[in-house]
Amino acid sequence: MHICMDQGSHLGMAYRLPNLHAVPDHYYTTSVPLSPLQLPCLPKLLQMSFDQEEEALLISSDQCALYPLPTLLAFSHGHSSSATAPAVLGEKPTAGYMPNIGAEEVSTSVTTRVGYEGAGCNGGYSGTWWRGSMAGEKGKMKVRRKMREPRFCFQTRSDVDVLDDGYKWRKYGQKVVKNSLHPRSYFRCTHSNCRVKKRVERLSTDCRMVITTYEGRHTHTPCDDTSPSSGDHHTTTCFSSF
DNA sequence: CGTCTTTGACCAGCGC
DNA sequence: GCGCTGGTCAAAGACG
Repeated sequence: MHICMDQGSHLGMAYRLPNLHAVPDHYYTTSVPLSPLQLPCLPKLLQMSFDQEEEALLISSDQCALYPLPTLLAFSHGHSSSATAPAVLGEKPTAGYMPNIGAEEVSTSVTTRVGYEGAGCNGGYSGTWWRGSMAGEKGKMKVRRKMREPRFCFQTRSDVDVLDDGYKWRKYGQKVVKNSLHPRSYFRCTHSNCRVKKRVERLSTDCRMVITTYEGRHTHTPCDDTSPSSGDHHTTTCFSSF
């Protein structure tokens, strides 16, 4: 699946990037802004990757409102009939919450051609998935064997590093990465038997842009992570409504 | 006291 | 094989 929503993606523009393999594609398009959560900025969905295959979904916009990724998938699943729902023009995926999307749900067999042309998409981010994505393009770099969990990467403009996505995370590492002025933080879902991880880092070229990469699938709902005393009820409500 | 963050060390993948 | 780099571990400290 290769989807690129350029400037004005909220206007319903969606087009397919060149694909080297003849495989079914999924198309998403948003006609108007979705209901934002409390996250501070519209995320730019940079890439989805599954197993050793890569999927690209690029969404860029200058709008400064947040569209939760789960919304895209929930709407695509037919959870909304309003005009705000993104239409699925291709095959119909069956994913629910964003971090839960899995290979068997939306994956197709493709080779990556990621269009790092939009603002921020080429902002110096050089994570592992990026290297993996380059494998398909240059045919030299090998896909890392460790990349087996479904990944979901998006970009937001925010002053805070950790965006509240409804799940509870524990930080287990921080690393200064090459070609980045800002350290990358590593988080793990605190829910037992849930091995979802996420990485958070800021663009070196724009310190306000936060790149969040989810890896794996949650085995629970966000509600399971939110204790009555410490949880963000607004967040829980928003995510549960999808 | 339990939980979480910090941070240096260690390990594995990858390119040369 | 070696060095670089990213990802993870785990001990120590901070905090409520």
